[in-house]
Amino acid sequence: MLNESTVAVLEQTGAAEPEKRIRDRSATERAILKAAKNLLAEEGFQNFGINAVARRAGCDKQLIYRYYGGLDGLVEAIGADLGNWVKDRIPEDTGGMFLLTYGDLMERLSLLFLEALRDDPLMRRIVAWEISENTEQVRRLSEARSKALGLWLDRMRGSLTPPKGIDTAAVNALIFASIQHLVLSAAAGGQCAGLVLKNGKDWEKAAGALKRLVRGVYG
Amino acid sequence: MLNESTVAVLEQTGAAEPEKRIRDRSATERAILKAAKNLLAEEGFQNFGINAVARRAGCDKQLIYRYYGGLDGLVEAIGADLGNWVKDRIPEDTGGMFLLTYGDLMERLSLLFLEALRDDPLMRRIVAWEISENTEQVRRLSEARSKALGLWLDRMRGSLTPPKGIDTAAVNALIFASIQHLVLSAAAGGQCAGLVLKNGKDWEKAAGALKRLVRGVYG
DNA sequence: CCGGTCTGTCACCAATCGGTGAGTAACAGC
DNA sequence: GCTGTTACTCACCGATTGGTGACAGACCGG
Repeated sequence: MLNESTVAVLEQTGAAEPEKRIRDRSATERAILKAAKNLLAEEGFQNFGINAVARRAGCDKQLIYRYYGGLDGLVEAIGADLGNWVKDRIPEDTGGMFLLTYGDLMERLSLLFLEALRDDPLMRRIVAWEISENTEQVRRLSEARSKALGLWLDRMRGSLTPPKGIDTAAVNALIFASIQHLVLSAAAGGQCAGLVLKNGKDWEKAAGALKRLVRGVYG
Repeated sequence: MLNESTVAVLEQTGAAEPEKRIRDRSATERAILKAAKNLLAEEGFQNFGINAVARRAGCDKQLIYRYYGGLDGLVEAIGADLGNWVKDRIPEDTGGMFLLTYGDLMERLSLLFLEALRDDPLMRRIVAWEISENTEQVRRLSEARSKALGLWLDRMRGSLTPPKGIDTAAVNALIFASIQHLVLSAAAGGQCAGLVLKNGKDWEKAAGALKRLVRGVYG
């Protein structure tokens, strides 16, 4: 599977004939998983298939069937990583701020989520996948993602009490929906509903509007 | 191309052998366009191809090349219809309400847009397509759609002046983004960010949250 | 050393894809 | 009636897809 050592050997000898690969199952498994994630992140779910993954991993597709039980298992393995997404991509601390009110919290979380999503092409593709297809594959991914997100939200909320008289579940769903669609739309076409989103200045305006929206409803 | 008259004939005679089709170019063109729209609405853009459209239209794919210049032209023809979407799917009147403030207006438009999108599977697929791919095809569709939406917004605004000190373009983009993502996510998996969206009651809660969001920022 | 298991490769399958060139049947004008 | 155009069908192309069975070589326990 063309792992680093093999490449090194090839470069040293300059040999064109197929040097034997290293027999290392776990390394191959990791290479396949990595290839799958990169492929999904870069090319999207349109051309995400057994052949494409095997090609990118530099190994035979048979190994994907053997080690992951096919594409479904591979997707599931990707989903398993998703549980750590929040921990990996979103800073834990509050940025030195004191979050006194629920509004403080939601403003902070919204902006964090916006940035994290903007910086993670794989997660963007997965979100786009979720709203485009409804297969078992995608449903599993979606479940893992929303579960992780929910846990994060709960954990960050801590002992802060949500405001009375507001359906925070519905409102928060709308807020996060707006962030996701904004980021996805921008990533796809550089704009969202006519609003250009390309350079940093554009995103500052969007972040400002997001703050206003959150503050408007949560004070 | 199995237009209505042919089907009628087949049903009358019960003949299985290929009764000759009626030679009617414009009817065939319409049948192809209709088939394409239905296919896209029902199956999504995943399996949207020349072969599938021709199969559904009941004619040879060659005709699609001849009459529309291929899939691109066909998609463009679909996009041409999009200009009339607002007019066809969204009621003109204000529902007997008096829209005195910008907040009144945006609340009304948001709810109208939410319902219209919820009722139109084709438009949902197109929106999902927009954020999943970035081909020339999709870009054209996207352009037509956002243009029509912008015109509608302008027209409905009338002489109402937007509030000072608020970046209405950015805020409205976020509001419409939230609506789109909510509806798409619900259509795909029956929920959005953990918020279940299946029966009418669920949607009433969502609409209430949307009102709150709009009123929060626009008063 | 021998036999079996593990890792990886290869060749092949039917099905489908987008695309094209040739052919056929119905019609219109003369 | 004959001719040319229009509407339409069919057969085929190469490429790619997901999927499988057979095989080769490295490794390990005996």
